[in-house]
Parts: sequence; C-alpha cells; structure tokens
Amino acid sequence: MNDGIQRRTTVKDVAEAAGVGVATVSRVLSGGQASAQTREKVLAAAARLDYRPSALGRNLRRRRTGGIGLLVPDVTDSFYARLIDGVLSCARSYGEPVTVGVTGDDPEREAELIGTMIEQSMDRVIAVPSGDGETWGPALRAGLNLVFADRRGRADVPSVIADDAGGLLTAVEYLAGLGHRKIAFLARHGQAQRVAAFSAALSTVGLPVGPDLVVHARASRDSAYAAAAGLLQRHPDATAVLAGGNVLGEATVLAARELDVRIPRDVSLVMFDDVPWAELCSPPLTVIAQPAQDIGYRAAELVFRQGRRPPRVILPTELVVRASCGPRRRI
Amino acid sequence: MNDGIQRRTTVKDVAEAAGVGVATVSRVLSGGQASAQTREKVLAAAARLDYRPSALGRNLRRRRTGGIGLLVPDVTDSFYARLIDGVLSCARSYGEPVTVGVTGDDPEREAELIGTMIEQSMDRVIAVPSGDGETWGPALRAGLNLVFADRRGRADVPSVIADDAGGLLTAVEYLAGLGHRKIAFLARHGQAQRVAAFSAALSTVGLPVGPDLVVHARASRDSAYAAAAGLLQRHPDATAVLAGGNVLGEATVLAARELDVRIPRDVSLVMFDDVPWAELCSPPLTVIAQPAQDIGYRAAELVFRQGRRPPRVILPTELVVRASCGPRRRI
DNA sequence: GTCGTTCATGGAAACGATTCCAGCAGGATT
DNA sequence: AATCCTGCTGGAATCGTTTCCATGAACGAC
Repeated sequence: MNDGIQRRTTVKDVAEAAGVGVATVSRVLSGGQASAQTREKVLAAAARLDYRPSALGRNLRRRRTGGIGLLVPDVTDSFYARLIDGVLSCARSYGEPVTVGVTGDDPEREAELIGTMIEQSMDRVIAVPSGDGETWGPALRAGLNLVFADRRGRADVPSVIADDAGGLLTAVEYLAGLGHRKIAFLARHGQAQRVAAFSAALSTVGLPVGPDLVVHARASRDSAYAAAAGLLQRHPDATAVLAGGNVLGEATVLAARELDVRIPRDVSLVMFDDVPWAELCSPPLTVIAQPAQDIGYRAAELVFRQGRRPPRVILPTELVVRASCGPRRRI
Repeated sequence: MNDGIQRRTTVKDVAEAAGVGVATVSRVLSGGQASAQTREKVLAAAARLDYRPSALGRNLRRRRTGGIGLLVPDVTDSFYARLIDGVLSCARSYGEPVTVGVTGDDPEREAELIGTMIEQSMDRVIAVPSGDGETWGPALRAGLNLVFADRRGRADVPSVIADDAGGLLTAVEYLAGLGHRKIAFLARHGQAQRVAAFSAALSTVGLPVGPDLVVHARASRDSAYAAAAGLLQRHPDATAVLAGGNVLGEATVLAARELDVRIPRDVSLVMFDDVPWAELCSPPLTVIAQPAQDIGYRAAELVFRQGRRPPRVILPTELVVRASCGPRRRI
C-alpha cells in the first residue's frame, strides 16, 4: 500500500522520459509546432506519467490566472444563486475555475475582497457592486477585466442587467389599473437605480411621488423582516407593496401574516424575482420575473470576450400575474 | 489622466525603495525577525508603493495555494447555497479564497473538477461527493486535504454530516403515530445512505420494508418533478411521502396540485431541509431541519485544521411540525 | 556546389515570492 | 584580548511553466 504523497511530476520529468527538451514538451502540450514523431513521444510520456501541468507555474509566467472572480451580496438569495449558476455554467465551457466571494452589500467588505482578487492576480471579475464607484478604482488600475451584473455601478464598466424600469412600469401600471394610488417600495441597499425607476414609473402613470413610500433594508433576512414589518405598520394607507427582491418578498409575506394583514385583501404584493416557491406560496405571488441565470451567463461571456464589448446588456423582465394582487381595499 | 495599466510592484521594488534586500522585505512582511528600524523603513516603502504580495509567486514557492475548493451538486438548491455560505464565512476569517464547482451529481463531471483542483494546486477541498470512492483516489494521492460534507463518501475521508438517521427515525415515528403504514421515500441520487437510514427507521417502528417505495430523481428540478409525479401516480396506496430534499419537496407539492392530490388530506408530506418558504407554503410544510450552514462552517474548520481530525462530525437535525401531515386517509 | 529559407529543437531567462546560508557586527564570557 | 554567541542582513537558489533565441539540419533554387 502506498499512501505516501507523490512529488508532482513536472514538465522536466516528461522531457526526460520522452528524451526531449522541456521547451518541446511545453510546445507540444500547448499545441505548438512539432514533428509528428516527437509529438507522439511526448504525448506518450505525458500520459504514462499522468502529467498535469501546474496552473501555478503557468499563471506565474503568464502573470495572470485564467480564473474568474465573482462577487455577490449573498449566495443564500435564490436570485444570486441562479446568477452564480449562470456564471459557473459559462466558465465551465472555458474550463476556468470561479472564485466566489460574498460582500453582504458592504462596501468595506467589497473593497477587502477586491484586494484579495488583486493579490490572486485574477484578471477577470464579475461583480454585483455595492460600493460607490471609487471602491473599484484599484481593480481597474490593476488592469483587470471587470463586468458588473444586476446593477450598473459606474459608466466605464460594462454591465449586464435586467430591465428593471420596464418591469417596474408594467407592475405599477397593473397596480394602478387595480385602483391603487399609494404604492410602497421595499428596497435593498444598493438598489438606488431600481428606486429611481420606481419613481419614474409612478410619475408616468400619474401617481404622486413621495420618498416616504420607499423603505430600505440591508442584505440579511432579519433586516428584511424588520423593514417589511415597519413598512406595513407605518404606512397603513399604502394599499400595495412592491418588494425589491425575493428575500424582501418573503419577509413581507411573513410580516403581513404576523401583523394580521391579509394578502391580497388588505394589501396587494408584487415581488421582484420569480422563485419556485412563489407559486407554492399562499397566496401564489405575482412577480416580476428576472432571467437571473442568463444575467450570470451573459456577464461571463462578456468577461471572457477579448475585444471591445457592449457597454450594457439589458435583459427583459416579465410580469407574472398570480394571486397576490387585488382591487384597492376600502379604508 | 493615467489610464495605462501599471506594472505590478514587486518585492524587488520595495527592497530598492527601502534600501534593503529582498529577503529582508519578505521577512518583515511575513512577520519574521528584523530590527525596528528596518521594519519601519520596509513598511513605509511598502505602504508608499501600495505593495501587495502576489499570491502566485508565494504559492509557487510554497507549492500550494492556500485557497480552498468547494464541490457541490447544485448551487441553486437552497441547502447547498447555505452550505456554501457557511464555508465562505469560515474561509473569510482565514482570508482564503474559495473556488466553487458544480458537479450536478455527475461522477464524471466531478472527476473533471477534481482534475482542475489538482491543476490549480488546491490543497484543501470540501466536497459533497457524488462519485464512488475511486473518483477521489487521484485527489488523495495528490496529497490534498479533503473533507466531505453532507454525505460520507469513503471511510478514510473525514466528513461532516447531519444526523439523517435520527431525523428520519423521528419523522417515521411521527407518521406511524398518525396511522400511516405505507410511507414512500423520494430520494436523490447519491443519497444511498439516507435511503438505508429510511429502511432502518421503518423496521425500527415495525413497518414492512420494500424497495418499491423508494423512488430516485436526479439533481434537476425537472427530474424531481417527474419522479414526484410518478411516485404519486404509481403508488396510490402510499399515504405519506418523505422528500429527501427541498427541491424534491417542492416538486412533490407541485405534482400533488397538478394531480389533484390534496396535502395533507390525501397524502402527508415531510420534507428534508427547512427552507424559508416551507412556512409560506400552502399548507406549511412539516420538515426535518438540517443545519446546512453549520455543516459548511464545520467542514471548513476541519479542512483548515492541521493536526489529526475527527473522522466524522454529526450535527443534529430537528423535526419541525407544521401542517403537511395528517391522519391516514381512508381508502 | 553554394546560398538562403524553413522548420524542428533545446538551453536559458523570466515571472514573483520564500528561504537557506553565509557574512558580519557587536556584546558577553573566559 | 581572544573567543563564542546572538541577531540582522542580503545574495542566490528554488518553485514549474512559457517563450525568446540560437543552433543545426534539410531542402529547393540559382
């Protein structure tokens, strides 16, 4: 029984076994020119020794890791989980590893993770940015290939996002059509853009825009619950709630039950992001579906693309009507 | 404006700027011995140049990447998402990056990913193993530090798992107490161990054990749905269903609705894994809660631990009774 | 027959860090 | 005063790969 740890077989070993120089081995293995005879010898030796080139050596020489870094606020959130899945699925076809970091929507933690990425010489990074533009300065200066997903952080970085504005407008029109005049928005920090789209949608349908109808929560479930409960209690005149994400939607349903606010009789609810359980929920939730996986996949495609890239990719959203909205309640 | 890409500042630059040798710089920065005066000079120069040691150089020299690899069947599954979160949270305190791969419960893909890990010189890997023992041979021979999570793949690898057997026994006792005699188990591939525990639980309570009451599904949601629907149709005499995971539970609820099988009137359901939506579901689901995040965290702790490690860590599960189980229906 | 061109090949440098080892200064001990 | 020891320091080797460059052979053209 041999349970000793083997020394790694290197290109040198293969060269020796095949009776050629190391340069030739490297050339054959990376598809360079070589005579058929040598090629065969090298390949045979490599197979015999079960040789695997060390990514470390290669990366050091090339001064970059092919791999890609991925920064999301929360892996537990189904939306980001699907986004990650999309990125992984694209990266797999390139055979490149993906390193995942969780920012928790905290710019400081984000900056920390960016530092790690730079240390690792990651040259491709996909991120759902939480920090302001300047957090990303060092990353850009280090020359890494950056793509934002789900949010557009700064104008000079390409981004792949869902058509928030379109989805929100459809949802607001739908709610307005049901007679709702006071619609609240439960947002997550970092969704400034979505909040702006909400206001724009309100004024498009001719509803008054007030900042007091926007409530913010942090990334955690606890914070979401607190914000949702606060919203329902402090705004008894709001007859409809738009939840900015599935965690917020979940929190709203829970808080409503706790406070004995019935959906959709007392308050209507539209949630951003279609998740499997939205249909299982009681009542089934009307949602603005987002192509989370596609966002991840497209962002990965972009980050692998060498040449010039489109500054922005916008993917469509869709309002899926189920049973969580009804006519405005009588006060 | 300088938007040119900077050359990386190396230990050599710092040495030059501080007027010392490279060895001294390295020593100061990694906490070795140095006089207070030199230390200060080096630190100042490093700060001035915004020096960040390259992980590539370090890793090549050390012949290992500190980072950890993490292999799960599916990031979209809330259970594994939470497990990942636990691993990330522990890894963060060590400042080490985590590379995530998706196996899809496919041994072949798993072997492929193991290859990538070895190429990357990852020396720590946490995995939810899908392949048979021999898939992991190369990894062990390469000397990497391996810990299994959620499933125990082979005896010579430490594992962190939930107390499946205990949870199942409690659930089966509960269902038997409600009068159920024919309990079906909807399992995922790779859950052989859980299936065995199910059989054991049945015989403990004195119910007949038949392999026909166990139905298998693959990792995808589609496969889960098909399996659930098949189970409900082909086993009309089964009055209770145990779903081996949250995706399977979700599929069972959907299939039941589609087939007009009412829960819990027609069939009782217990699902493995407590997810936030279990409470929102109609009816709220009785579940066997698993500490998914803890499993990940503990596995990460283990993989970082240098010395000898316990061969197995078993974390408790808990039956959370909600409203998806009722007395045996009359046929 | 000689020259120029093409092609395969191998040695050596480079990437950026860590670490071994030798050198050297300065103080304590005999 | 000679010796030893301790503590700092810097040069050089090393990790495993890629790639530049020089060398040599083969071959066609003049």
